[in-house]
Amino acid sequence: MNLKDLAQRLGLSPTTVSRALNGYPEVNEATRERVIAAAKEHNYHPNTRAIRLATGRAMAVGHVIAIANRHEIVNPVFADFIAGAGETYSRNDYDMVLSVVPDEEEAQTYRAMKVKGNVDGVIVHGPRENDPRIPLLREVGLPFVVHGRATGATEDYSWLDVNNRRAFQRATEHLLDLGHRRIALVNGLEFMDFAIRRRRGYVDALAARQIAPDPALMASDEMTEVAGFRAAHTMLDLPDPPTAFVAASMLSGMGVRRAVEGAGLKLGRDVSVIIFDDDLSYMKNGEDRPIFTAMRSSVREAGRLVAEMLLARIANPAAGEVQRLLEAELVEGMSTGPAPQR
Amino acid sequence: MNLKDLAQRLGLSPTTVSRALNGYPEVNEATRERVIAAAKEHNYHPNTRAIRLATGRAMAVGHVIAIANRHEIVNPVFADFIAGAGETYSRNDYDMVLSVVPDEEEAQTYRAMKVKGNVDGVIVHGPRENDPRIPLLREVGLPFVVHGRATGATEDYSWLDVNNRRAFQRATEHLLDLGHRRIALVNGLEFMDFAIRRRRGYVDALAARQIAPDPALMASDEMTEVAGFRAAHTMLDLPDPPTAFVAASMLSGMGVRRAVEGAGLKLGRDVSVIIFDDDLSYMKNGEDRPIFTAMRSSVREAGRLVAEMLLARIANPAAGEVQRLLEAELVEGMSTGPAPQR
DNA sequence: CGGGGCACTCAATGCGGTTTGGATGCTGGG
DNA sequence: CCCAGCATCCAAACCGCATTGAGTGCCCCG
Repeated sequence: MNLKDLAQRLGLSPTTVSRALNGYPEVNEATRERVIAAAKEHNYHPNTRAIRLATGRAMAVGHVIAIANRHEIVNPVFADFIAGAGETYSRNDYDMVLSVVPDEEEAQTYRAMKVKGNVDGVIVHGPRENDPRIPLLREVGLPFVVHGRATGATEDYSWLDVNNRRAFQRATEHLLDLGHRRIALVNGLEFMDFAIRRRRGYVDALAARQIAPDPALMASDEMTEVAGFRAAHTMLDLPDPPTAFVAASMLSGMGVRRAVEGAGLKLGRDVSVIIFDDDLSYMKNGEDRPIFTAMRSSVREAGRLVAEMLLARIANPAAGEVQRLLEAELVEGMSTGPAPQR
Repeated sequence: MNLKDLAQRLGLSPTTVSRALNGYPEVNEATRERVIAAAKEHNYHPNTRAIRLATGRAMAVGHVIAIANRHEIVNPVFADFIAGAGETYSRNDYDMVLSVVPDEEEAQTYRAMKVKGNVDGVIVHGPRENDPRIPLLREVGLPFVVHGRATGATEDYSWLDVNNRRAFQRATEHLLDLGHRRIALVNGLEFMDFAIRRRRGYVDALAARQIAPDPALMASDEMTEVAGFRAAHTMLDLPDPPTAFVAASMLSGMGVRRAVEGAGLKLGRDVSVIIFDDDLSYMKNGEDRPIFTAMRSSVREAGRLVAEMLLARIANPAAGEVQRLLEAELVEGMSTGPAPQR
């Protein structure tokens, strides 16, 4: 059952039927109702492929997941971010198309997307310092919104980010307020923009109390349980070990906890840990009483918002670029306490 | 740059250019090479929307992620599964379109996909007992492959699954061989098909050694850290606590570990734990020496294979349904040891 | 009563490819 | 020398919708 069939059955032209269904004003209300009723009766749905060709819009947005061969890792926050963005797309009748490509093919993928026209815009994930994707997408002419920011990018572009610097500054201050002085940072990989900002927040908070950052207390690695464990394990073996940790994620925090407990120490009493919590649905930080004290910000909510920003850009490309900064919230859990007396 | 432009520039008809690029035999090899060279030079990519309309194929497959409102959870294995499937799609020039919908709208979503024609087939995630999606998709006429199986489904359908029963049977046997007799099961939600099979494997292994399963040692909940902790914590408080656990996932295992260590016990000495490990890229079970002894099977590899099965079905719908059962591999880690002497 | 203007409808064209059904030229065998 | 047959190539139709530009009939006003 296509438009032509339906029009024939109604004794109308395809034009009129199309306009009736799409809410154009130049069609008699009585006719419109008759058309709508017939469409429902015959279960008519316009063919998506035809609409897309005729209108020149893809009604889809792309998410490119670049996989590096060396440390082949799928970001764990990805699933929740996608879920959030997907809600927005569903509400707006957009499709989400996911491309998984080796990272050396990423640029080529964006170019192909533009030329093939299978998406109207893209979301940029995990920006790095001076991220080349931003000038590339501008050049290619594909609307985009960045989840995060890219330090060093000179041009104006749309992004949504969590205030990572502030979050880590507050986390560190919180530990300082509890009397801790040897505070370690278990950071993510520091070519990622968010990790750079987090370190800055941590260093700034220490500096404000006249504490020089100790390189031995600053680790940077994948945000996995194993990496968290390794970093904390090494640091706890130092002659002057830390009494507190700021960890980049739930998983890192779990690794730190394993190292702490493995050393015969008790979390929240001997050693304090505060994490950044993306509030992942499958990795909830406890229920009523959080396991970890944390700086929390829902990545799923971020997904929803970023998608909305992109759809707005696609609908009205002439509008200016938009930026949005979210603040993480401090939640007190069972993993922090006053610094132990020497 | 479209087909017509390119043809004009080459002094050929669009027909010939199209055929040259699509490998049809009725075009001179010299001409074909000339066309291909020109296409590359002008960065010509056929417009996806036009191809889709003309061929009637979507060149895309759908993954529907149903979100239940009560326990609103995005499956953590999802990201890796998608990454695997995405590799297959990229290689075959297919798009992956992801729909995130509230679970009560799932049926409607499949119907809409068929009518709108934006996908050629779908992957079914997380099948349950007597899963209604299987008859639905058959009725709707959308090609599909199930990741997992649905106990109770009578019709013939294509699936790929891990031998969950066997994996849990072997895990339990391994613990029995180590001398354990009080063995607990920390299972996933038992309306999920895989969880049903896992329990069966566990019970079977016990039965083979004349051990009656103790309901107090069988928990069933979300596969999160918190749920794993709660279950293990309760069980370790029993008058006759378990000396070993079989846990459904890496996260569950971490929760169990926290409970074990919280009770002042040592993993691998006082209490043994063996997990099912999906080999997630962001949750590696250690490196050289695994943290947990585990039954391992890569969900990413499963994604690759399931996607291949679906593309094969789409290419040749007349071929019969295909089933494939993968075996999990036992890897010895640091979390198991001989049962402690009473 | 005539005509301007409004409300409504339609035929035709375009989107950018694929595919059908020839047309053309060339070759080789009878 | 003629023609069947093959190798190449092309014009035109088609996929299913949106949209442009043109009617058509009717009402209302002068």
